[in-house]
Amino acid sequence: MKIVTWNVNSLKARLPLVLDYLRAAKPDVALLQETKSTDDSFPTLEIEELGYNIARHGQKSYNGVAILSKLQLEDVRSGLPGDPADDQARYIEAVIAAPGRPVRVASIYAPNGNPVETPKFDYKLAWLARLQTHAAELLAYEEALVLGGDMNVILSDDDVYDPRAWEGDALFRPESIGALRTILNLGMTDAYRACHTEPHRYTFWDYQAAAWSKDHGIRIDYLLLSPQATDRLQACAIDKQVRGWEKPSDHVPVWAEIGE
DNA sequence: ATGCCGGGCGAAGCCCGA
Repeated sequence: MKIVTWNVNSLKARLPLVLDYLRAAKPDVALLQETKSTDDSFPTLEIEELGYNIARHGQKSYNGVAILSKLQLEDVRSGLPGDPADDQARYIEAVIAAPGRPVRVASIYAPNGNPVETPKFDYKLAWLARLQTHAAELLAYEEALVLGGDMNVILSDDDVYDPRAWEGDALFRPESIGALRTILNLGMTDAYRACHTEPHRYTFWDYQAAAWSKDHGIRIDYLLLSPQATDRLQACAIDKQVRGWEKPSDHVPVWAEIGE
C-alpha cells in the first residue's frame, strides 16, 4: 500500500498538478494538507474519476485536510480531540480497509506557530501536545498506524540547509522539536529516516529568495509509523522533482510503501 | 530579508504561510 503525504497549498490552485501527480505516482492513499477548500467546494468529481474515495475536513480560506483512498474508508474522524473550542481544520483520520491488513491513517497540518512570543506559538505547542495525547491513544490499539503530514517542525540540523538561518523560528525552537520528539518517543518511526540516513533532504522550499534553485529547503513533512506499520515498511522517498513542475506547491510529496 | 512569493478573498489591499 503506497501512502503519500503532501501539503498542496490550495487544492483549487493546485488541482491540475495534483491530478497529474496522482495519475503518475498512483498512490493507494493520499494525505493532503492545506486544501483551503470547504467541504462544499472540494473538487470531488475530478478526484473520484481517478478512482479515489474521499474524506475531507475543510474550512473557508485556511487549513483543510483530506484523505484520498482507492480502498474503502472506514471509521472517519474529523478534528483533533482535546479542545472543543478549536475550530481549525487541521486533522482527519480514517481506516483504510485493506482486506485482512487494514491501516489507520491521519492527515495532519500542524500549526506554524510564528511569530514566537505570541499566542500563535502557544497554540502550536498546545496543539502538538494534543496530538501526542491522541497518538498515544491510537498506539494503544496496537495496529498499523500512519500519521502523515506537515508537522511544521525541523527535527535536527541535518534537516535544514542552514541551522543559523532558522534559529529562533517557531519551526526550529527547542520546544517544537521536543514536542515532535515526544511523539516519536511514544514508539513511532520517522519513515524517511528509517530508509535514508543522508543529511539535507528536504520537503519544503520557500517560493521566495530563489530557495528552490539554491536548494535552501527544510524537512518538515513526515510519515510517522507505529511499530506494526514499521514492520511492514518497504520503502520511503521524497518526490522532490514535483517542486520543479509548473505552478508547484512549496511542499513536495513524501511517500512510503507499507507491505501487505 | 518578521514577507523577496503565492494563495484567499474579492475586487484594493490585507491576512496568512514557513
